Amino acid sequence: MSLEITCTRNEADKKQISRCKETIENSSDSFKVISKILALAGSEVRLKVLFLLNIENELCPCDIADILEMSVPAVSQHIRKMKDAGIITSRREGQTLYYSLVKSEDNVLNGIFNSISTRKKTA
Amino acid sequence: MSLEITCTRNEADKKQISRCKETIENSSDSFKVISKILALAGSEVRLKVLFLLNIENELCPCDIADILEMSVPAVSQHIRKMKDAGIITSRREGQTLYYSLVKSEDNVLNGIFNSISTRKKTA
DNA sequence: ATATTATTTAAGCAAGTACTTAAATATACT
DNA sequence: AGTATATTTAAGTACTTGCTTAAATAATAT
Repeated sequence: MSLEITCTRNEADKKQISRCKETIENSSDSFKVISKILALAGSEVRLKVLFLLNIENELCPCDIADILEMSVPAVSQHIRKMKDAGIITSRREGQTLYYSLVKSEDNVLNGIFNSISTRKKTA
Repeated sequence: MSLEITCTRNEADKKQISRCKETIENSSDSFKVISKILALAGSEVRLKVLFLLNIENELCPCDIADILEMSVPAVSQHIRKMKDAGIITSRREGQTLYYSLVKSEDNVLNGIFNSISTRKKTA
């Protein structure tokens, strides 16, 4: 892959391109962090889990498995990804692990939950 | 996979589970639509493209390739996915195709763009 | 100790993703 | 028509994902 300028049309605005490169560079960390969260929320199963945790406050894997009608290991593996990414946490009570959302200021997820609820009304 | 109740602990709240099932069922379409958009935005490359289109209004594939320092076919294939999903459109001007965001009321993406910009300031 | 329940972990596999390179379209220029 | 540029499409391939089933932990109950 060559890293040269591929576009040779005269309208190509060199200034625009370097301005854009800089913009991207400046928020480089945000793109990494946020695309990671979005990739997690971009699975229908995980989006439902996150949405449910937001409403119900906390849920255990086997409740989630019942609600979403899927196997417990499948749920557990989705949960692990979200826990590894730091967007959910757990609390143990006996044999049961209760998972809940990690609240954060910079919360992309809240906007998403909102879109889901809002869409329902207008549909 | 059995679709029975997997959780047998007495604390399991059957009402909570059926309430949750209903909630999910009611927004079933939203989960499909929104998880699709999030999956698209959940790629670092595509998130950058969307963010740039939001700022610059429109860009052509070869400008994007220059900005993100990647090959034109790679960019084109990302663009196709987003176009197929209906979140971006194109306008032709001679040999050049200009892509731009499809503006929508129920815009999940705006919240995301906001998070990216906001994070930068606090970082 | 042994058995039961809740959960995680691991191995295996089918399907999906994201590049690469090469070839196909489409428009413009001469 | 013939060449150059912008873009897409297609084929190939390495990597990732999301399930399944079976086995491993962990806590509780007998």
